[in-house]
Amino acid sequence: MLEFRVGELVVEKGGPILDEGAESPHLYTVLDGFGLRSKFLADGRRQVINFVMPGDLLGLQSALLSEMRHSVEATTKMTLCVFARDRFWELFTEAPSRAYSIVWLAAREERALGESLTMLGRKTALERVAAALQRVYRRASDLQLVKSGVAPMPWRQSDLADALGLSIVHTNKTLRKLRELTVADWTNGSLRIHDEERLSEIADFDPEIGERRPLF
Amino acid sequence: MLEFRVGELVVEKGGPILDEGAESPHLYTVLDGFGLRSKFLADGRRQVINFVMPGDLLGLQSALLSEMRHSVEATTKMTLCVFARDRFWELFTEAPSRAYSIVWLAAREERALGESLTMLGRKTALERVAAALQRVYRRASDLQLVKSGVAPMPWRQSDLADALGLSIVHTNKTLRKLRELTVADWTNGSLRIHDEERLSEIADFDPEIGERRPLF
DNA sequence: CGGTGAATTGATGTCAGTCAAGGAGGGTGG
DNA sequence: CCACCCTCCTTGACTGACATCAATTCACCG
Repeated sequence: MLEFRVGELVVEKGGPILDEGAESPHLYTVLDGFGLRSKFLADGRRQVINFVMPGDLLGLQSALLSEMRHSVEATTKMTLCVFARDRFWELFTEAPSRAYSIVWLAAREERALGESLTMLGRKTALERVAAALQRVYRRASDLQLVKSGVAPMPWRQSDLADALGLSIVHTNKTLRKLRELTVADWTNGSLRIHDEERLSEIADFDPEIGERRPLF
Repeated sequence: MLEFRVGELVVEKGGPILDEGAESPHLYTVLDGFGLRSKFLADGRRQVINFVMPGDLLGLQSALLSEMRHSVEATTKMTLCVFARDRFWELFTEAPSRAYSIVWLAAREERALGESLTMLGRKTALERVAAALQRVYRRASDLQLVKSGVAPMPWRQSDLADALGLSIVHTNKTLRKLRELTVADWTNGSLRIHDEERLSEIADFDPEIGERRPLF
């Protein structure tokens, strides 16, 4: 992969990575840090598409289609591996296994979006919050980021609210409920699951089948 | 592409194409007809992920990941072009431009799902229905399927309801409202847009930028 | 012409949104 | 070092958009 790499980019906490409507000349892979994909309506309403974690691919849309339809920003300081858009095609002709990895990531993303859609369309607030916490925990766990039962979850409550299609107020109250039930506790950027069993029941989330991720 | 093709499949109206949880040995391209991707929760609640139209790729998840996480069924009689999963890899080594097409389709799908997510998370019922009708109309239009101002839209109201995260009843009432406003009329499987301008305003939908789709 | 699934409509109920007001922590500058 | 802001989190009271319930009506079909 190294031969297609243009460089490394460090974005400070809160900084923009890709902008909705823009054509970026770059494609990124997240090496470290956490971010947020989001989309805005004309009147300012925001939808968080998903939470970005290490290993994610950013900018596929702008590499292939005319422009991004969502923005990406850094929630914490992030380190990104940068690839040039205009060399994207070379990947297919010269490094088919890399091209395969990209499709793999795209397929995984598509799956995750389908799950999110189901959360927003058909789950209650409690179920949504539970499923979201479970997903973050699992992903962190897969990335070996869980230390002594605590997963990093550096986003704000309003980010979660916008990801789940709920108001901040109701998200807050729902988080409290999960805390009172001693199921899960997300405070100060740290997520702790107290009752995995119960959380799964509430979340009605797809069982995660350990997908072997191709090295990138 | 022909060399990777295994055959052609015709599925009758209402028939299954791919099942949630199954590992399919096939990957499909839709040649003709309309379908539905959907996902179920344990208690039977259903979420329609999206509407399937000619040109769509089906089964990417099962080709790359361990299994499908949603089902696909035929809404009308469908004709599919079938590819073998176990020859998927050959595409990358022997037909890079085809592999590129697949990523292109995946990127477009990802974009569409992001838009759906925004609809469900942040739009009112009226906005959602308007956006959904607009999207169906546009896609049909791109496929040259609009005849004298009428686009085919063979799904049931309950399918649209499940796609938008609304109840059937409310979807029905909302459709009526759009009809009374003489904005759009979806009856008997036919969609007619009376006031494109107004529909766009209500929908707050992303402007479609004519993406050149690679031939497949 | 009964039977079945879809569309339609009105009445009633509720989950989550909005409004409004505090707290709690973390910078900044006087 | 403390007064000030800011941003985020928290909580209670009220409201409203959409769900649910319950009939019809319609269209198609054997």
